[in-house]
Amino acid sequence: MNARQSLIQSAQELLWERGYVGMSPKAIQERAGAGQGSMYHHFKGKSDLAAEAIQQSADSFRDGADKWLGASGTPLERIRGYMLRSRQVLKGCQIGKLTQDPEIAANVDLRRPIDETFQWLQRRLSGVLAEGQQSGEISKNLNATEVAAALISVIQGGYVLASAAASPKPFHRAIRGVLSLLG
Amino acid sequence: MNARQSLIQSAQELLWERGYVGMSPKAIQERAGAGQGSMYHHFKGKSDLAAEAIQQSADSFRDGADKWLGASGTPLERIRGYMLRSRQVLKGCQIGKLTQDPEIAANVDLRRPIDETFQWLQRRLSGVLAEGQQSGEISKNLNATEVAAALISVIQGGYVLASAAASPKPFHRAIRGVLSLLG
DNA sequence: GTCTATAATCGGATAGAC
DNA sequence: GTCTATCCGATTATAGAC
Repeated sequence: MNARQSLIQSAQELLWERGYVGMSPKAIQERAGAGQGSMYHHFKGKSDLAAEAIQQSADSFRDGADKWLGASGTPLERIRGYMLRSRQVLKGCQIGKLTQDPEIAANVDLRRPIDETFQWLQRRLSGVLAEGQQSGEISKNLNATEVAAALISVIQGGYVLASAAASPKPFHRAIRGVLSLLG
Repeated sequence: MNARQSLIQSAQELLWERGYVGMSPKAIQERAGAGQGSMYHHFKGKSDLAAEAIQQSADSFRDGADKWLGASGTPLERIRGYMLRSRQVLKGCQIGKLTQDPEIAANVDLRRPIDETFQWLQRRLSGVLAEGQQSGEISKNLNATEVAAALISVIQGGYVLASAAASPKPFHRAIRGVLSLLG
């Protein structure tokens, strides 16, 4: 891997582990095995590198979700598959976690890829839910967009409960809870 | 207010705004109008002060929730009241947000008050749900503990979606979604 | 209890040599 | 493209005077 991509990958890992505020250029360089000169040659600075790292993380997040939501099976089966897929629960969401960082929330270049990813996921889930409403698997009384937002929120909030407890159990409990509501 | 409590309050605000990693002793002192000598007289250091601040925030979080869940009305009305109560959506959860900070997750003294608060809330919500199951307002096929975890997660995850969008709308959409599922 | 002085380390970069 | 040198402010304290 070249130095540029190695720096991006190190930044992705550190953003996930420490957030933007908690990630120093020095730590990125050490993890990537690159010097300061290299980093400041390839990127304007910390926020420029972070923007690229976040974009790549968002892209792979989307690919991962689409694999489950576009799988074979009935709409409800695909939703359940996505909700129940294995995750690194105690690490939190590589994308969602970043929204709670004050400097990411305040910088539109850092926030936009995250916003677009969640908008995409809401539309994608909402489409699958609507399919299920057509086929009669899911109640037509529900608003698909609202239920999609709730499903995404359960995952994101499940990470919060799991981190608080230092255990993945509350995460899985919450997923089971919302799936039982969905029927 | 005395210097000690003023320092605690400033730490509470900064933890909410910037997280533990992003909060410097200097910023706490400036906001509290106190000097370094004062802060290090009253507290052993940053983490000692943060532990006290988090404990007080957790206590008031619990009081706030209990007011809604212990209000008058049927169980389902009280759940809806709690879920729909007004919140500072774009600031995020004063308690839940902290779990995503790496140094809080890694320090049991900082994490414990948060864990205990969410455990309490889950039990409290679960109790109200069980009441509703007794009275026939809520389906007896549901597991009250799992549904309680899902409800809390929707709130916590709603904050994430709202921060990503820089808008409270996805938060309210998710709450409406899960309430429609609950019936 | 609070103040000021001091200090070692880190943070986030810039400059110029190679 | 990468390296080393340099910079200045911030971080997280400690020491001792008042």
